[in-house]
Amino acid sequence: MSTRRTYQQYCGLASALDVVGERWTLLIVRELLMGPARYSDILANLPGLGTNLLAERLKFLVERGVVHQVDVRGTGAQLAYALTPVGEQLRPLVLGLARWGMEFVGDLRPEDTVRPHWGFLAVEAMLDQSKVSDVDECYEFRVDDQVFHIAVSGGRASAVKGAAESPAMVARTDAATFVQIGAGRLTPLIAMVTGRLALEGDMDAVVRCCDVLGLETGMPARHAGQVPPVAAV
Amino acid sequence: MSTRRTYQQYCGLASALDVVGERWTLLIVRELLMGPARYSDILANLPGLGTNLLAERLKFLVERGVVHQVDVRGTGAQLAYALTPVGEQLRPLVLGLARWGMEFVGDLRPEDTVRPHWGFLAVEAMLDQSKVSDVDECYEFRVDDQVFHIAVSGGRASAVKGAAESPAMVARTDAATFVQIGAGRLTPLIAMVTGRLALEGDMDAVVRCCDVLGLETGMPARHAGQVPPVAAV
DNA sequence: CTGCATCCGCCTCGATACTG
DNA sequence: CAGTATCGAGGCGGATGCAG
Repeated sequence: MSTRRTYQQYCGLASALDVVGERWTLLIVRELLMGPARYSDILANLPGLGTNLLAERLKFLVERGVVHQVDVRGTGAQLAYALTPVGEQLRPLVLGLARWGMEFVGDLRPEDTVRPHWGFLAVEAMLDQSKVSDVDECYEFRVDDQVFHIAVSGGRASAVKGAAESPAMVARTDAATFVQIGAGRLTPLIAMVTGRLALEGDMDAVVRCCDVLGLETGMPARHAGQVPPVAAV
Repeated sequence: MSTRRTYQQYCGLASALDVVGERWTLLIVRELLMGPARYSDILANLPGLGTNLLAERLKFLVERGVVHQVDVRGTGAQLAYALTPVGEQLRPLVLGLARWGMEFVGDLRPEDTVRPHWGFLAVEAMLDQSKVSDVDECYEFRVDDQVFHIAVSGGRASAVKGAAESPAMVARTDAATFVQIGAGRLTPLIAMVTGRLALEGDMDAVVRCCDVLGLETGMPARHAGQVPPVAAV
């Protein structure tokens, strides 16, 4: 008899936690926020998660209508899991939790897992629409093998996968450095000086990019101009 | 050796879940969102939570700076737990999760716990600032022994504890009915007809109240007028 | 009586092995 | 590749004890 453990409270929060409150569940949702993912992809990105647990969680989420199975290309083989519209509604909440948790990321320990594609969600979580500049432009990020960019257009900023067309700024770094900067444990300046971050493009664009991400540049930002290729990652 | 279980991921979401992702933790936070609470108060509102668990969770949250101890009146005795500013930042996330979870509240089962003060948070979660009317007024709610109101002023709606001064509408009901209405499992009209909800005040105010809460009235709402005291709870 | 700490049975979790 | 089966370890839930 498999009697699932619930809070048994007649309340929206308790009901929500009965669905996505168990261990690993929201991290599985995070993986699906980047688009459909295969069983083995999820497993590879979540070290420590047992295969039985993932199977059970996915089955449960499908049952509750948060996740559904899709076949990515053609018919038959190549199944993948994706968020339903209900699951997609978790996006602002997961991003908000991620932003809140930035406060608690500590020193990088050797046993910690880091994935470059998390940087995409980190950027999406950090975007502050109230600090968007009136300049329409793109800022491209190359975090290890992942490429994505911020597109500013008409006073709105959005995170987009893939390369930008003609980015006003390109940032190259590794996943660990990226998270450390996002958590405020490292300024872009220090990261550049220590060779972990390389910036190309207009200095003003860099400042505007940091601004929309709520980052301290770590530099006075008085002089405009071109950033010389000081550091290569 | 108590080696706390963590996700060991260098990521904001994983760090957040390492702090508030364990069982019961967010429900404890919910209790503190209503104001400082005593150890025994929390325990009484969370049936099934073991005493050791609550002590451990609180100690951990204090350690991480999410919760702190305060003495409510005078010095010495009568300690209570309250959210720190960091913990307070969880409010929109917890409310968002509560709103998301409304989708999943099912039929009320006899073993389910319901607390009238949860209604206050439910209202706060349901408020839709984009649907605030231009009429400055208050809507009072009496859910079992709990009294609170929505104050609309200058295009902003907020949930406030306590009675309103001269409410444009007063709703009396019990906690279970309140949650059922909030979850869309019951319309205010049906609740009234079955005697579980009593409304007093201007009919137009009732409609505006339902509107700002994103509720279907369940009535055509064409004729304005006074609601007769049809049902008493 | 409140605010915990200790103990114990059980269930979930995490790792490995195995199968279609 | 996508799971299922199994099993040891540990977190959880309930009862009880105890100090202020």
